[in-house]
Amino acid sequence: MKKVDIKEVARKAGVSIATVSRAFNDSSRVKAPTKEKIQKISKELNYIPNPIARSLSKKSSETIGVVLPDLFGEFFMDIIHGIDEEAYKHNWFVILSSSHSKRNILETLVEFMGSGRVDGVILMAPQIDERINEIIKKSKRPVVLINAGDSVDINCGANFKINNFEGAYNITEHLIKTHNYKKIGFVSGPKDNYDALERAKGYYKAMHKNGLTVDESLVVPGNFLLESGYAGLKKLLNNKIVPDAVVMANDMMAVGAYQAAKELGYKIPDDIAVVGFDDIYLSQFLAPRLTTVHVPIQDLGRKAVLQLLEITMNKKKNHKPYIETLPTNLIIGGSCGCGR
Amino acid sequence: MKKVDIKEVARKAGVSIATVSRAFNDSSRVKAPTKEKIQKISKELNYIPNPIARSLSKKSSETIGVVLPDLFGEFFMDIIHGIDEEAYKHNWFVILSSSHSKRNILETLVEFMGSGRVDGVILMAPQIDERINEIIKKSKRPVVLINAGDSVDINCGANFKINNFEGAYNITEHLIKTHNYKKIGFVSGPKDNYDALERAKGYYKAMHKNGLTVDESLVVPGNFLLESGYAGLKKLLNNKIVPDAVVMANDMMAVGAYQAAKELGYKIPDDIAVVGFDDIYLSQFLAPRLTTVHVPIQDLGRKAVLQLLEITMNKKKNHKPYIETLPTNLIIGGSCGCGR
DNA sequence: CTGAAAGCGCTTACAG
DNA sequence: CTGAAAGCGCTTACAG
Repeated sequence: MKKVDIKEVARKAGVSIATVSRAFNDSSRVKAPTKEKIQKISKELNYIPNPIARSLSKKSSETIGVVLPDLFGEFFMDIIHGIDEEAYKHNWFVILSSSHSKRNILETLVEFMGSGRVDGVILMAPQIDERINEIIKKSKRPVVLINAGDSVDINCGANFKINNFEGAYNITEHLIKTHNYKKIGFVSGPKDNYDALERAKGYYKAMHKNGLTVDESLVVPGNFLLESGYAGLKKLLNNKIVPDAVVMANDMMAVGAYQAAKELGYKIPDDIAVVGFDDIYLSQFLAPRLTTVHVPIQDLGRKAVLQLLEITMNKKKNHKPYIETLPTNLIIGGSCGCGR
Repeated sequence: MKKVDIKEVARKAGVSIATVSRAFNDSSRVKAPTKEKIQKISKELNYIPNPIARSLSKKSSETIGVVLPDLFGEFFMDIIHGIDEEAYKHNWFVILSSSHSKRNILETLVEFMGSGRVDGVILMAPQIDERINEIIKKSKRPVVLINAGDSVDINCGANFKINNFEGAYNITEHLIKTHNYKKIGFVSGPKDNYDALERAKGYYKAMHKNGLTVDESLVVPGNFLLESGYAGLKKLLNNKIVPDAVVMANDMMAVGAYQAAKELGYKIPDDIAVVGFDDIYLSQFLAPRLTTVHVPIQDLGRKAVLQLLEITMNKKKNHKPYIETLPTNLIIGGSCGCGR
């Protein structure tokens, strides 16, 4: 397959390369018959403008860089899915990069930002630190954040979050108001994780608003992994004050809690109610089905792309970052005691 | 942040841009002190060579295009994970593209192949058709296939598969030899899916090798989705010959089978044994734990990258495609009757 | 509506 | 070991 470039097409069509280029870009300024001839010949020759050359020339690549903290689990799959779908719809490309360490995120960001390789990046960083913030600030390319803390709002193009607070508040209140539990435990997420902190706040707030005091022995640390949920529930069940219900800061830990309950011979929800957060795929297959909080993850990805494209198109600089917090909704299963 | 290019660095370092370029590439030919000076200045100026310009010039982008049939489920997550990890290790980028239709795969392939955007692509296409084959044949860029049928071996750079046949054979034989089941049903995958067909073959072969005839009413069609496993098992349980064990062509369908069994009041494995294929994350949480076939999906992604890089480096053309079939291994749970 | 030419930011023979 | 210059394949003022 001989390489075919714009010159070749121009020659065969008897026009200049400028005209060929225009036929492919700002079509309005090329006479219809000329354009048709160029299109016909391009098809025959199987010509596609070289996107690299075009990028170099236009200084834009129609490519989004996506930087994720990790690449595993359905949470990230859903984000990627949403991003890919929306990007494809608009004919943009997606360059992916995960990271297994902070350093890596930084490197990737620098590489992305400094080059013409991407026109903007979507960054998901539940624990953003100052160095990342610096890079975002210096960058000429827009950055759209997903699930980042408040500290970075100033520098980014947009920040999409999930209303973790509201979700945790609602599910806790459900346990209180609908089921009349009083001793409600909480297994938290990582201390430095923004989502986790918001969820904890929601739990506390719901307790206080409803006149319940939180005995600190009922709050145990977790890290979003299954094992810590397992350990967390065991600890609570051996506590001097044994809770009648437990809010797990995410579903994976709830899965661990199910295992712990089973091992210790506690029935869910009769002996102990358990609820989670995230509505992962697995949660519907637990017996009883887990009561949890659904988060619109794919939407997060889709919205991030749309916002990024808009910023890129408008090229307004220094506009205020757009901030949107997506609502969650309660998924009622049997693990809270409903349908008993 | 003022843009800093190679000229700027060259000027500040008092050398030509050629020397700066060399300092960043084939270092051996630049005198050590010169190189150090250039590195120091680059650091100060925050200079990173523009990868787009470099790509255009070198006609290679150090980027892999990944084309997947879909973007959801842990299967794809694992593939992506493996690819990303290996690519990152070698400082390559990954451009992602899924597709929701055949046309889309074709378009993406054409776009990828024709441009300088990627140096090669990893294509996962369980049902490759002739048009895709044509594109691969014409392409100058290497293509590494994952889980594709045999028909395409000739044109690609490499083809990595999972030994679906062996996996299905082994798990079926396990049911026969260890548990002495005689009436073993099978719920198949999509008719046009290469993996699915191989799994069916493995099932049949194991039956025949062990002197069991397959009553065709014991083989029902499925499509790899949960619902078809649900319907499939129901059908089998209402069959005139009711099986004592069933091989589901994948785990998702096995999950559906669990639901059907529960609904009809059949206990697994006492009333009916059920086994799956894939070893999805969920399978370990089923009660009893699903007996299934583990497939090394991340490895598939990793190996595909390594092979692609090697082909790209060596640039040998017309070498025979490299074909590797990765082994599977049996995961024993309680659903086959083990540990009863 | 169209063309000649400069330019995007690099790499790499070629010459020294 | 280093530089001047051509070239990668496009886009886009500028001029007509």
